Amino acid sequence: MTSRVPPHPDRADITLQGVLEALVDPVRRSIVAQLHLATDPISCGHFDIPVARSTATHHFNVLREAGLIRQHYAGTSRMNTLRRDDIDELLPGLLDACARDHQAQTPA
Amino acid sequence: MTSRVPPHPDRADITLQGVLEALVDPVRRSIVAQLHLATDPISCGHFDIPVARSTATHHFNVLREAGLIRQHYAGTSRMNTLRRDDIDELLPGLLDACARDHQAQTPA
DNA sequence: ACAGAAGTTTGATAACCTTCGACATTCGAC
DNA sequence: GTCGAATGTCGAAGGTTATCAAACTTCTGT
Repeated sequence: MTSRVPPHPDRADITLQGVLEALVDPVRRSIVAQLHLATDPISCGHFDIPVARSTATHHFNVLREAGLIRQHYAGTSRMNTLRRDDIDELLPGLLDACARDHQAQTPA
Repeated sequence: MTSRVPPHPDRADITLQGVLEALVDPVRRSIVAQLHLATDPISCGHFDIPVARSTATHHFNVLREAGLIRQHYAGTSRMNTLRRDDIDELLPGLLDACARDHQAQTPA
């Protein structure tokens, strides 16, 4: 089966506290920024982040449990997409701010 | 002299990282929400927060150093105002989101 | 000058979070 | 079924932060 589906919170269960806790970490904010700047889903292993794989797993779990990303399996890869609508409803402007900040800190 | 003025960061030195670190704490977010919902400056002692005075001092320092509030003395009281313009420039929608969340969690 | 009000400073403590390496798991291809 | 690639799980180590009580400072009234 290609559908070990990890638990995602409903939109109504996404809290500002959870979102802020998730985004206060630079690594997680970078992940969100990369997703926001991309158009297609990205697998966990294809992000540009400076941490070990086990640490990356932790960060993706935090993002999913906070309601920021949606995850589904494609083979052994775990694909990630942003929950744009849900995030925008909670705090419009957040994704753009993260992306802008990310680009400002990422030398061309 | 009624002007011991604590150091405030310039607008250009306000970072998304610092702002998020400041607002991830529920007590500090509550302070910001109360300021956003008010029209006039509020002294440190007049906020509705569940912590000891020494802890409150710490939280106000964090908020000021992050660039979220401006502080000035009036007698023995330390008055606080929101740096609305600076915050809006960095992350429009943030203050409203904090205030909305605060009101949702504060039973009438 | 004194007393009280409003904050601040100073440790100390406890909780939390990120990070890693090592080992286990799962899926697709062959 | 075996192998390799992509993740997940599991402690342990390290650093950071919130919290408080107690003692100190500063300012306003009287």
